[in-house]
Amino acid sequence: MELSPTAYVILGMLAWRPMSGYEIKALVDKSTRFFWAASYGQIYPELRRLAEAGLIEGKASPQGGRQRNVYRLTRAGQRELEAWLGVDAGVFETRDEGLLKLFFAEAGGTEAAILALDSKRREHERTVARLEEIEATGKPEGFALHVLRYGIECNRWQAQWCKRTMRELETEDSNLRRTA
Amino acid sequence: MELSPTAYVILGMLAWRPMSGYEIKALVDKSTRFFWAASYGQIYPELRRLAEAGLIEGKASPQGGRQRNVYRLTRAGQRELEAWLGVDAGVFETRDEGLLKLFFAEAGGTEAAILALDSKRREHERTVARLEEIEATGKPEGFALHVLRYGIECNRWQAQWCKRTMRELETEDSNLRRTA
DNA sequence: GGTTGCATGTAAAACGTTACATGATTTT
DNA sequence: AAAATCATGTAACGTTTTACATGCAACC
Repeated sequence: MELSPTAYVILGMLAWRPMSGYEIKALVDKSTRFFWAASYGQIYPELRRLAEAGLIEGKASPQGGRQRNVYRLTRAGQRELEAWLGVDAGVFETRDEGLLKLFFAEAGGTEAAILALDSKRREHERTVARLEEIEATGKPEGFALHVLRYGIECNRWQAQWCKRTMRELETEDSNLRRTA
Repeated sequence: MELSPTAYVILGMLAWRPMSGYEIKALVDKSTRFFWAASYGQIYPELRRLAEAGLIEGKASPQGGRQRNVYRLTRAGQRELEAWLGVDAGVFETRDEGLLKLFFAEAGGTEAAILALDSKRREHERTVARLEEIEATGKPEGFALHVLRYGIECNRWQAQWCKRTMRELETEDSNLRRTA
């Protein structure tokens, strides 16, 4: 049947408690988004596929006149999730345009490199701030909390690296100017 | 005209020196691949588009009877690259299935979490080894070397985090067992 | 009465990977 | 003679984003 990691995001969240697609999306945006994003355009069709495969079950649960489908994990879905946990992860990918700019910064001189580093630093600091806000307001627990702290620490590390490397480049650059 | 970051990978490499699509792909695999991957299926069509847009120029340069098209950056391409360096980066994304498994590890208990952490740790250690090999054999320099070192240090940090967190979980777990 | 939030969904486009097809040259 | 490397390209497939369309409910 071969499910995508995005499918396991859904199975994993439904293992916590039954939820609607809308709730799943909201939760994703407050949690997995930083290492596995998902849009409505993925979530709703995937819910349908998973239901067809018998891994989840949907039930219409309107709130007043407002449409609502709540899904829950079936036993087969629970087994599928556990099996996935037992095998090594496949995907690990990064797309970092800031690093790309630094990599090619020769074409714009040291100023371009410093610009790229400063922009990347600010990006990571913004992420740290957002994750800290989630930690403070969302009160996550268990392994999810460990993952959240990873996000905070890793982004902090990256921001620090940018600062450190910026200082290095500035020193190198002023040394060059002095000796030139 | 709105180019994708992948297009700038090509422009950036051609700013170093003229190259064929094949060479670009080989270089990508030894450098940007760790923060911006690109396949032949992207590179060859993109070369054609960039040439049509006048940002690069291709010239047939067969080696014996072996077909070969070498591209070089035009002045317009150089300007385009410099303009891109001047604005803040857009894309920063991570897809980390290992973190996803840790995040949902409740469904498999502490063993599942430790499995995920150990697998992720090994993945980062393999990456460090590959990057160190590139550093030793490829002799990169300038900003590219800074980026390579970033890759090494960041993956090392991530491997360390996995180790540390594994230890934490093991201690917590044995404490629970002891007091239970 | 307007904005925000809850709620579901699709269609088109963009992006990216994989597998395939082809063929020359160089190395073992 | 086989295997690896150089070299170009496409087609099919899968993934992901974006924009759009719709409508109820709650709050201000």
